[in-house]
Amino acid sequence: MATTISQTRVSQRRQATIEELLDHAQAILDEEGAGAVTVSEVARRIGMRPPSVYKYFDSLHAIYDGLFARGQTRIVQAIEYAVRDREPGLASLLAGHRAFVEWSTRELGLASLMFWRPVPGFVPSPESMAAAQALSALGREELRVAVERGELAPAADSDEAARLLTVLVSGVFSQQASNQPGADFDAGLFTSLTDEVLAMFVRHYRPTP
Amino acid sequence: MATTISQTRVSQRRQATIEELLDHAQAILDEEGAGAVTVSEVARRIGMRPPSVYKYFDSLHAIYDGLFARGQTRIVQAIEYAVRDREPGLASLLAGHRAFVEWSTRELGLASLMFWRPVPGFVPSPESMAAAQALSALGREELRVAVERGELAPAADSDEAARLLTVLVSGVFSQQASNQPGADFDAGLFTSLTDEVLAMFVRHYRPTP
DNA sequence: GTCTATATGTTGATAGAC
DNA sequence: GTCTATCAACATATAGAC
Repeated sequence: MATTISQTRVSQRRQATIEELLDHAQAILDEEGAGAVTVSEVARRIGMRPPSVYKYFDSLHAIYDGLFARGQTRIVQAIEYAVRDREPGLASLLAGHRAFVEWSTRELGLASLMFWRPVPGFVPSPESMAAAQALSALGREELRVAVERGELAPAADSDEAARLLTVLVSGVFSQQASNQPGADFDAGLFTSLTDEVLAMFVRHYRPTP
Repeated sequence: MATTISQTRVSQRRQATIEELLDHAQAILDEEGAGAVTVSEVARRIGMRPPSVYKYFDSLHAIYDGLFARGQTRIVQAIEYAVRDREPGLASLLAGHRAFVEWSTRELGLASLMFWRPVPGFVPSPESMAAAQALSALGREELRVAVERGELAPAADSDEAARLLTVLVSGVFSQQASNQPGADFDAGLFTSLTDEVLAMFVRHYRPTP
């Protein structure tokens, strides 16, 4: 029994170290881009020797995967928070996608790792991808509800419409990130188009009265 | 005089070698991503020793810049070709932006270098960026003409509308490139939305009769 | 212009002492 | 879990012979 408690403590400590390593990896990602994240640099920042890092991550790719998973978790949280007291359907759909752009603008490093492919050869693990799919399923479900409630035309209850929405929000993110990376959501030349872009989508799928 | 002719021949040969080196660099970019382009690998492929490459490019960054400039030149050519026998205004605007997506989908390597920022520390030179600005000026001008011809509402003659268009096409490109990189334009889950997205834009700026 | 040779630095990853 | 030591590989870049 004492062993179990002790193991729990150890594993909590271990998890905390993992998160701290990811904090440093994310800082590098933000400051110098994905290509600058290396085992050595992460070790340097946390004050370990490189071999020690391998006790926590099997490889450099595992660190990327940890960052990818962290991004997925966080953006889902951001969206859930934004949607928390909205009606299901169109209101949630718009609030959620707006939150998507807001979060991505704030977390440029993680977002670029998730929505671009800046690291040659890095493919997220199936576990990390599962969260990504859950996210898109969420948007898909809100489309269904919005149509059910008569807020959007029937054609909006489709995978195509869902893809169209991701095109819009990732387009805003991409242009903002590559042309004016410093700006925040309200001041950004492209992020400030978010509501207009979403309005375009709504008009495109306006229900016939 | 003989000297001048000889120098011209030499400089032509030199330019040909530069293009050949860029061909190999682009092949690496396409096959393994931007991070895999190195002076050594380019040298290996063309059959030179690495130091010889420095006679043609001052640094690795200069090779990236050459690729960036090549991409700008080629996409402008692709767009001009697509627009060659269209009426100025809306028809050209749509054909041009469609060509933008088609070219980017075909040239994933160059496009990702131009529209994402995959190389830490690499910033295109002012000369290379000039071509990029010329490209956006071209789209801006077509918007002006389209409004002049009454094909779009006056609000479309604005920098905001121009940015909105870039958001749309770069969104299509980004989603296609990161989620289904192999597919070609017609089969792509996202590129096949190009016309629909452009139709959304036209509807958004439909002139009042 | 191309080469050999070299300086100098980096990386990812492993073996094994403590 | 952390370290030292080390590997093998690779990189950018320069000096100088031919």
